[in-house]
Amino acid sequence: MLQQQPLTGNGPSSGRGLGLSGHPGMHALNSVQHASQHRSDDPALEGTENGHENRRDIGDILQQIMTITDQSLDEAQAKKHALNCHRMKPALFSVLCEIKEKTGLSMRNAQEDESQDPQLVRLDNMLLAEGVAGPEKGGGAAAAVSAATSSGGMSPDSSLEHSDYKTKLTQIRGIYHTELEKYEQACTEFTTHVMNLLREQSRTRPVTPREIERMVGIIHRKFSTIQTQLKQSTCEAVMILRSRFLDARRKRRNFSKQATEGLNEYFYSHLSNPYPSEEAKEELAKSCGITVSQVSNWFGNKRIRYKKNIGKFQEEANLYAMKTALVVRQGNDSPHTPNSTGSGSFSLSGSADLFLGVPPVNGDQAPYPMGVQANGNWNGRNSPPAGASPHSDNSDNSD
DNA sequence: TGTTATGATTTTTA
DNA sequence: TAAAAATCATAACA
Repeated sequence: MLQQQPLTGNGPSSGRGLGLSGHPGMHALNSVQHASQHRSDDPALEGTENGHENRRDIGDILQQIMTITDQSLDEAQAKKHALNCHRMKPALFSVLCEIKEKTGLSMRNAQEDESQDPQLVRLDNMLLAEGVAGPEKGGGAAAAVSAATSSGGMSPDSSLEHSDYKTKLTQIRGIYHTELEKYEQACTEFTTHVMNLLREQSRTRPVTPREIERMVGIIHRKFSTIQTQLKQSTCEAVMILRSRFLDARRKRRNFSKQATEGLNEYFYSHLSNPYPSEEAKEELAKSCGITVSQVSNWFGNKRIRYKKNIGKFQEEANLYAMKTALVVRQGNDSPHTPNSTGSGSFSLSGSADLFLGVPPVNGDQAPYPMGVQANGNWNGRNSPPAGASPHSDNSDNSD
């Protein structure tokens, strides 16, 4: 993780690298010598008569540095103070700067990846979209609900599931934010600690602000990895919750009695051509409290099932035919609208199809399902016109 | 618990 | 591409 050794002044490895063969420290001795030669005008070096004395001084300093960690804290502090006041300290400091310069080259080569992790961005976006991250306004639940309603079939009792979903999402959100806060606090504390340590060390070794910045970056990246894991887990939890919610939505719920009545009334009153137009479907959907696609599904199912087993539906057809006939008669007798069955607000086309569904008095089965021709098509209908509205009151009335 | 009814989905057809 | 047909999954019921 760290390229540089002396992060902690009290650590066992502190300073030990200096002087080991193969280590830049090997150059240190020469460099100190070199530095001392170049700095002969330095008053601190005045009085050095020859290189032997220099070497003894340098060896002494290095020895002290290497053994500093073997001593007690007080001793170490005292020795640190002594080192700071040592006359050779500026020279050694410049050597350390030189070493740093050399090792810094490799550090510079190691390009720091400042670009944001795409995975983290993805997770952040997901959490934001699900309403876990960002301002609390039930976004996720609202999103799920809107998804549910857009794909059709949001039954009234699904509001119960909705609130359950919302509660669980709030729980996840709570846990997420608590954990995130903990991580952020820990990150801040650790960063502050390390920065203080580096500042302290900067008195005895060269620590540039950029280096501190870099260290802070490293720490943040490490904590960011942990945060990514947290975000990932949260996303998984939300996905599981969401899939459960959506699965619950997929569960088949029978339409309400009113809705089925409304659909049946339309179906049997248009038995010769039970293909509601888009407008009629919308009206039916509105009056029955279901979606247009559900209306389409219902009519698709109804047509095929009616055609397959007309006998089974005769009683039902009879019932609705009589019901609608009654409504129509009432409509003729009174100035009020005939759509007062209470089961829907869509317009009934009249009584044209009403008696198609009424079984023969003697109970004999019709040779083909009523409203359905021998070729399997509906009366007056060879093939459903694509796109265009198949429904027309005129054609119905002509039956 | 088995059967039927029914809403939804998928595949086929014209 | 809408509708037909087949199929699935589950609610409702005996």
